Amino acid sequence: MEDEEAIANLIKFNLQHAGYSCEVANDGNTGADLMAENSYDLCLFDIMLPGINGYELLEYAKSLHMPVIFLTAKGETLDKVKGLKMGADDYITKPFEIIELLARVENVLRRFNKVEQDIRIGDLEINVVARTVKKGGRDINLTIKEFDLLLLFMRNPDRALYREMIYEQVWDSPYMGDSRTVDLHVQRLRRKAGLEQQIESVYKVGYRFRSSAS
Amino acid sequence: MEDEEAIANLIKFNLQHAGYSCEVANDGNTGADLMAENSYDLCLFDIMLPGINGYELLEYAKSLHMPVIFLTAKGETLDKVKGLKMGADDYITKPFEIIELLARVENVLRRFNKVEQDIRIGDLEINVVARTVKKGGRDINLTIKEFDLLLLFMRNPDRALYREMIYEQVWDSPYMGDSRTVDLHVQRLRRKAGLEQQIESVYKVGYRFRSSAS
DNA sequence: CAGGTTGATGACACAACTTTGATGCAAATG
DNA sequence: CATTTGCATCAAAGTTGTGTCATCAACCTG
Repeated sequence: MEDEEAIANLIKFNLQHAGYSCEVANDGNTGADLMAENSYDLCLFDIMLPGINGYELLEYAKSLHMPVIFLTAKGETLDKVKGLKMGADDYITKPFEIIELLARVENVLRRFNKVEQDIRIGDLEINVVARTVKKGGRDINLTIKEFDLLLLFMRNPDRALYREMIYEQVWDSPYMGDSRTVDLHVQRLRRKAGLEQQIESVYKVGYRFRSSAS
Repeated sequence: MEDEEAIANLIKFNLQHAGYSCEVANDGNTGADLMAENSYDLCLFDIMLPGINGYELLEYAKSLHMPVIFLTAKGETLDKVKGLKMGADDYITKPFEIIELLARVENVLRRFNKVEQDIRIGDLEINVVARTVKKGGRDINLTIKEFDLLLLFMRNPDRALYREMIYEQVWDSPYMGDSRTVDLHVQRLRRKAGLEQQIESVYKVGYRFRSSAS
């Protein structure tokens, strides 16, 4: 949640590329609504915000037990002190480098045990930061799309995932009706990773990743 | 050790997040006690201090061979001169930016050889202070950029590093879309250091340094 | 309930496109 | 002046989505 929309989108872009999923609110009220409806692993606030101000949001987030990083303009020492006193878990001074943002995000997530470096399901292991996949110890080389797709499946095992949802998550753009794209990639993923059994198709819905043999 | 408690905590917070461990004393006596009981890599003093004043603390710290950075209000030139004459290793003028503080802390620590010196991964060894690289005992001569790049890789083994991030970190300026610069340097590094296997390219993402053979 | 109909998914080849590797060269650096 | 650095260019390799046809699942109908 950011006053400058462009910066917010830049942040979103980078967080997504680092493997996080992420939503943006452009004012405090929307932000509060999102927090009420979702359970986030981490919130990023700009202190200077239209509508509800950053401090109030911070308090709200803390009441929901969500870790918070806030953004502050250069030099505003008082803001930093106030924010930290109110329970923020870190802050970032604008302008910042992407790498710093990612490092701090990761740091806070680690402190709160919300890091998923690896996910393992059966003999399948996916490493989010290294972007590697192993099956039974053997490396499997996936393309970006295949990797993102597998990550989505492994984060949502034993759930029927709608094509629409898959497309929007992996391609990060709205699903335009018919397209064989998702199917094709599922197919390639199945073959490359030997998941013909584990990734089941759900007729007229999409696909389901089974965590154990059926 | 700081007169303003809030600022002291801010400093503590930032030092801890930069990976240092750190304790705060809110007056000179407590400070002296802490020094007597512990062996610190570095002390930060405010010159204006309740109880024992900053100069006395400085003298004490020097007698214990601890490096010292002191904090001084803006414009107090005499303080600075006096502090430096008494053996302080650096000073910072309030108000200051955290990043400046961190830079100076790191600088002083480096001068006193209290920073990470080597990183070894497999038969590859990089010495941060000497800026030398050895592979299997043999010296390898790298240019500045190549060295910084390798350092980045060795500090982040088994991680997919995005081009953007690499560029920002090594060139210390924002990444402007397409540019083959990173690729070119990776290429040269691979060749010079024989890292064709260890530095993998991650298509559409960047590069990954593997700590062990796959 | 058999058999046909319809729409959805699997398989695969292909072509457009993007990304990376390699190399020579010119500009910057010191 | 020697070295380092980055750009331009081309070649090579990897990727992605479309199109086509085969196959399959559900549903309808008699």
